[in-house]
This record gives sequence, C-alpha cells and structure tokens, in this order.
Amino acid sequence: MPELPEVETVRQQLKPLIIGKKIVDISIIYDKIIKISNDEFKKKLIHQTFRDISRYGKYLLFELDDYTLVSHLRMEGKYYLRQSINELTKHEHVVFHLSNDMYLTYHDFRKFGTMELVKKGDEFLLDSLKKLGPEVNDTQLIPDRIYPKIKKSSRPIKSLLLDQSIMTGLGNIYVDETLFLAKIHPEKKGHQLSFEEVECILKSAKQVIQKAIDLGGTTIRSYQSTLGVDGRFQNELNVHTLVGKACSVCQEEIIKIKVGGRGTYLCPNCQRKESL
DNA sequence: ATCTATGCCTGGTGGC
DNA sequence: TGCCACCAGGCATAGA
Repeated sequence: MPELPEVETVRQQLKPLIIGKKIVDISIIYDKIIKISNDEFKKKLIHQTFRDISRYGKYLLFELDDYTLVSHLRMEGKYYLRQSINELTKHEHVVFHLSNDMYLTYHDFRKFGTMELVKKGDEFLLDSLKKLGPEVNDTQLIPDRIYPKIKKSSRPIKSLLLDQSIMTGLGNIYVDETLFLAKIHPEKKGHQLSFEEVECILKSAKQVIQKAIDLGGTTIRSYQSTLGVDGRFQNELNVHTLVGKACSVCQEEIIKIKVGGRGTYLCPNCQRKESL
C-alpha cells in the first residue's frame, strides 16, 4: 500500500533511470488505468522526454517536455524497468518503450491505479490534485493549519487523518502508527481534541513519515517498490498488522477494530478513549 | 454542506 | 481438491 514514503522511494529510485530518456512507443494492455483515449495518450506522449519526476502527497508527477503524467499507485501499483518485452508479466498494463531500448512498465494486479495527463504547469487544475491539503512532511506545515477543520468535525480522528483534503500523505498504515505515537484513540472525535493533542498528532505524523522515508518505506503484503528493493519500515511498526502482539511500550495486547470501515490497530492501554 | 455507501479489482483465506 | 463467498483498501461518485 504505497503511502507518501513509498511513493517518494519510487520517485527517488526511478528518477535517475529515466531522466533524459525519450518515449518512442507505448503499449496499452489495460486501458482503464488511463483517463483519456488510448490514441490521445499515445499521440501526446510519444516523442516526449522525461525531464523530472516530482511528487505531491501520494501522486507521482512525471514531467515531460510539454505534459505531466500524473500517476497514482493506489494499493498495488508499481513501476518496473525491463530490458525486454519478453519479461512482461500478466499484471503489467502500460508499457513505455524508451529511447535507450528499455521498457518502463506499470504493474498493478488490482488495476486500481490511475494515470492522468495534463499540460505542464496545469497539474493543480486536475480534480484529483486541486483538492489536496498541505503535505504532512512539509516543513512549513504547522498545526494551526489543520486544527480548525479537525475541531469542527464530529468524525473520528482516524478518518480525518485519512482525509487527503485536510492534509495529504498519510494512509492506513501511517495513521495507525501516528495515533499510537501520539497516544490518541482512533475513534476520538475531531471536536474532542485539544490544540495540544492535534499538535502532538502532527508532530508524530511527521516523525513517522520521515523515518519511513529514510528507511525506504514499508513492505507489507505484496508491496515492493521499483526494482525489487524492500522498504525497511515494517521492522519499525508498533501496531499496524500486529494484532495479538505485545505493545512495545506497555506489553498490553494490540487489538484490531474497524473505524470508518478501515481495519485499525491500536494499543487499548496506551490509546485510551477517555482522555485525562 | 457534510457525511455515508458503493464501485472499482484480484489474490488470499476460510468454510464446506 | 475444488468451489465460492468474502475481505482488503484509496479515491471518485452517488445518495442521504
């Protein structure tokens, strides 16, 4: 499940491999991934050269000469660099044939990922990008920026942290880890939180995200970033996926509940519903 | 306006 | 062993 740290890892690994390479051809094997017609997609992208890869929240932005390809990996999307089309597996849906005779392929066995194409400079006019809040790892982001939205909401804090319009970058794994560090129960309502608690949550989120970026992200289930490099953050998890295990702080058993329809892991002792 | 429910997908799991 | 219903989950969209 790529969240901000995983997408950042993909960006860093892929960038030196494709910068300066021109797209000479494109094969679209499964076209629901892309939002426009196959013909338009090919017409606009063929002969364009990769100039940079940037990222906003969980979106990858492949910057070419005249267009930006905005890619969201959702749960299982991955990019691979292949030397031959003979290496393609059944879950590789879009193939970019590059000028150095390598193939950049998009792999996604759930087929949930999306690719949008936009004129360079117009990225934030896209519906998907324009509604995103500030990035959780933005050093300029201060709690005052998110506190008002949290304070007036009756939704559980877990749902608010997953809401990308308030703040972007956290997914299910890192929200659980963030709330554990902050010692906040995931079902606590937004309006029940003090400014100091929100401050603590933001600080914890930044800490979790930065550590995950430093370690190359988390490898859970099938998620593995480009080139088969495993992230190492899974060794640092305190609660996520650890149901039945002892809490690293108090030895209480980690439990799993559902919050807003999402599987949620927490320590019932460290993260009490009723606060002091 | 604001929130909840549903659809998109497929591999893995558990029941029979 | 094989079949099948069910689950996971980020985000868009429809519905309440």
